[in-house]
Amino acid sequence: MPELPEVETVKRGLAPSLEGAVLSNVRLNRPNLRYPFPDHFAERLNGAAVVRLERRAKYLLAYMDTEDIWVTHLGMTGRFQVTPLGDNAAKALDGNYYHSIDTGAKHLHMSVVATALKERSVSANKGDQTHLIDYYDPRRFGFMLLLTPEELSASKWFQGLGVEPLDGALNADFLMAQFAGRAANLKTLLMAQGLIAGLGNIYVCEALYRARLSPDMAGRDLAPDGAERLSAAIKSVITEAIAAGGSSISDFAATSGELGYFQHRFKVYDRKGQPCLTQGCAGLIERKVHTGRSTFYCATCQK
DNA sequence: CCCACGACCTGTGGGC
DNA sequence: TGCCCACAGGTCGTGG
Repeated sequence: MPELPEVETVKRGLAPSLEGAVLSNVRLNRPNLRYPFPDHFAERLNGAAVVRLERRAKYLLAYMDTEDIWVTHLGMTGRFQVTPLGDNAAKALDGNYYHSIDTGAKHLHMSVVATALKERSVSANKGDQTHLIDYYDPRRFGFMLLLTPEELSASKWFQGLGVEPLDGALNADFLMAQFAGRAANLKTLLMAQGLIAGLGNIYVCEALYRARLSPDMAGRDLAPDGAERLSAAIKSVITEAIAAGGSSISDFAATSGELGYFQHRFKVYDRKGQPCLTQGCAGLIERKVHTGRSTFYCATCQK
């Protein structure tokens, strides 16, 4: 399940085939994911071109040359797969092309063909410029929306979003101000998308470990030096995870099918009972639950 | 406003 | 081998 680094990895994987491409052959294999697909979803995307792809928090945004922004949230298990169509490109541009490579795949819910604009003007038959983009999502916690910019900023999904972890607005002062007076623990506060947007269970655990802060500390008890370490830890863990192509646990994969490799650098996540990796620390990693989510931490070096 | 919890889904892995 | 339970990257809505 994708947190910010995985969504960023997906965005980068989709960009070469989607940006500057015209969409066609939108196919829905079921009426809904977490929510119903938007009204007239296929009609509104077919024939439209993707101007640019962006990521906000864990949302993927495709700005179309129409009024629409095609928004995707991957939920826990959403995954895009990009396949060059090669010799099938010509058929793909024919409205009758039954385009999914395996339409019977159990969790393949949506597909679309993307054809590079400049290529289309020269020859529509060049397969390396036409891609099939398939969306899989076993648990269907993901969803897709079509919104105008105004609708997007007013929507319940976007209007309350907090700062991006890598934005300059996230710093020690911000944390001190936002956590002041808060009785909730650091784990819960860092998970709240309305404060910092994009962190999830893995990277919150890893950031708290790097900052040597207990997940149980009340927000109001965070001291300035701790806030400094926490801000730096969030930025470093997210930056490194993006550079590593995200984390592949169970089923996350980039659009090419390649796995991220940040999971090999986890210091605490899913390491219950294993030795703390801090030099000279004899502690063992523990697991406990905060607000329904597993937290992994070292009680010896996280205070 | 703040917070905890259930719900939404399917798959997998561990224990017996 | 099979069964059952716990748990999995998220977040929305509800109720206290």
